Amino acid sequence: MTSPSDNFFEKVYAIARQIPYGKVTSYGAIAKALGTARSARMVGWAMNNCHHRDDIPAHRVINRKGLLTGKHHFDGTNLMQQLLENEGIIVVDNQIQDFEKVFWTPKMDL
DNA sequence: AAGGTGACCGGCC
DNA sequence: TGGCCGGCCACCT
Repeated sequence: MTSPSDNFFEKVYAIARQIPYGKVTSYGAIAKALGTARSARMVGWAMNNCHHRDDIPAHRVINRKGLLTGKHHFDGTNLMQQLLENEGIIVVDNQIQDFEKVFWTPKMDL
């Protein structure tokens, strides 16, 4: 549990948890916040593991294009979209509307 | 130990 | 933003 890799995951979770209501961010943004911009894919992997936690609003984490790429990994097929719309975010065809408006830049507030 | 995979990103057309 | 390609890096079998 105290492995270096787990620490990486913890960092991702820490930021994901800090995503404000009604806002979204991209994997790359989180990766950059962690200082590992090139490992953006690992952020996705961390999210995959986040399924064993219910404190991580993974539905607020999307790719840079504003597409709900990870919706496929959620329970249902449109669960992710439902959650986002529930927060006031408009989603059409797995695509975030007003992406720039709802975009939130993660910060290292640790 | 080696290879394959992936919820990505950036650049180019 | 649309699509394609290459790179990157940790995780899994």
